[in-house]
Amino acid sequence: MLSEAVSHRRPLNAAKNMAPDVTLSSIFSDRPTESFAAGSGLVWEGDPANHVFEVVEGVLRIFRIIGDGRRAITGFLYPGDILGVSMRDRYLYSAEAVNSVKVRRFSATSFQQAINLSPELRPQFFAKLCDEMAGAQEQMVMLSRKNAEERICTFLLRLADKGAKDRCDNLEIEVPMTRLDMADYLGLTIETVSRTITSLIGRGVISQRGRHDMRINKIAMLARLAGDGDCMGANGSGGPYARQAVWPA
Amino acid sequence: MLSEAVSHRRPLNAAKNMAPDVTLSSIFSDRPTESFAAGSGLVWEGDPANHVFEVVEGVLRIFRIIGDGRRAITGFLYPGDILGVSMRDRYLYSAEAVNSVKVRRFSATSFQQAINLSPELRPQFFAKLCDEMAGAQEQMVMLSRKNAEERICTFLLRLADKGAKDRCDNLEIEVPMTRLDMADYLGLTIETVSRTITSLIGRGVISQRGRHDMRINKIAMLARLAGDGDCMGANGSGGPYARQAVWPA
DNA sequence: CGGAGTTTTGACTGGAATCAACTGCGGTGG
DNA sequence: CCACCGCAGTTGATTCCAGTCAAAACTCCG
Repeated sequence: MLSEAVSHRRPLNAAKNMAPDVTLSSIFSDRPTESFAAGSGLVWEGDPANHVFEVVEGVLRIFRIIGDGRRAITGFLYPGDILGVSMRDRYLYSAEAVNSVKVRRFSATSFQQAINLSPELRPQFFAKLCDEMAGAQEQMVMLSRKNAEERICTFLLRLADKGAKDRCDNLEIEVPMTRLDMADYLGLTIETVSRTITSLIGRGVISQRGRHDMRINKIAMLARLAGDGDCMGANGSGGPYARQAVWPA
Repeated sequence: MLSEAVSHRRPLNAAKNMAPDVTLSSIFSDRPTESFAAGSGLVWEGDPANHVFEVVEGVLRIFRIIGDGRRAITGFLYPGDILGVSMRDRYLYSAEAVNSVKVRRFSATSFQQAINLSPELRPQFFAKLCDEMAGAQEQMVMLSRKNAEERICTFLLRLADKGAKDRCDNLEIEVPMTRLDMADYLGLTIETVSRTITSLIGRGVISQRGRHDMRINKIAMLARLAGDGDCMGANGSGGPYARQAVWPA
């Protein structure tokens, strides 16, 4: 934990409030881009973590496979994201291209040195780690406490947010991944994903143009169905989890 | 991602292979310990992240509450663990004492500076972050793809591992948390937790001395029931997730 | 002893998984 | 061009695991 704590909003040694000239992704900028076809793998769980990748274009899926072949997708990486952070000497997970992907590759040791030597890069790196951690938390909450419809709605909302950064309207969303990817990410089966989406369409919450192009018609309804109701903070009324004293006994 | 990459097995500036004299927890060592009674809260989700805590004794639960009061415990912290890492300016989650807990408190900004100034501390800090990330991954896999029995067995195994560091035998395990804590951690209900444990006892896999003291009788069976079968790597036979080419197209 | 909280047990329900067709689409090649 | 195939997705019927509701048993303390 702690990440922003180790500064992030403002580089430590650059008090001037201008964008830092050295950014995390800038250290990849002179590297050639490599292309991966949809479905091809970049790294495998357990392999020595020799490289770090910056996603330039396309989407990656990050996953682990357990015992009898069950797959759990723990996240997707979009342009600007970095693959290989939060690794020890071996990759914690496998990564495959969801669609056609372009990446820039960097040696893990060089990356490590660059980070370690630059007081400008370090906070950005910490911030990345903490974002990743926050995302993992979010995912855990979803997987342990949300039903199928809430999961799908949460997922669609996240995609919309993601898309909002690129385009201006966030109501037309592109869904590059297959139903199987969605299912393995949300802890459901393809059938349940399909049924739930059909149901949302039936109620007019969303509509589909192509397989991978959706439109959100009722964003407020979608947010309500996502289930992270904002009863936060209040917590005054009884319930099983009423707040208790905050300070030492 | 990346963490060990930023070194961890060997401090950067201490080539001699002796234990580093400055450890992450040593920076807490001159701080007074504070006690929290079972059930009391240390930090709350959304509050400004002003402090970092080192757990000295006892167990903390880390959790978030969504919408209609559902609680998801995202982890437990044991002695030696640090609360408040991976935070940005606000806490991502709440923390409460499971049992009687002693902690040492440190200001987040001082902690941040200590980390940032010390090339010895930094790698340890990264390692912590990465361990946390690895744990989160593990948890996501469990929550999305394991059934009730597999979850309980996985949990008991983790407790056994944890205990093995303290005592010599890891078969007598202490379970400080309540069934409700376990349920909220594993994404189940207390009834299912109770039933599953009863079933394991019935089959002689484990036995119970007190409510919070268990004994593992058949550790191999428990590991098998936990479900992370080690079919890893192989992945040669068809299946929906056969490996594909690893190198660029 | 009593009462509140925790855990266990039982009966029943329900939501998602499973099993199984079927549709729709894009490519391929005769 | 169209028949054919393969794959992704949809839809339906049924099953089953875990959730829900309810009550009893056990524990811990005052």
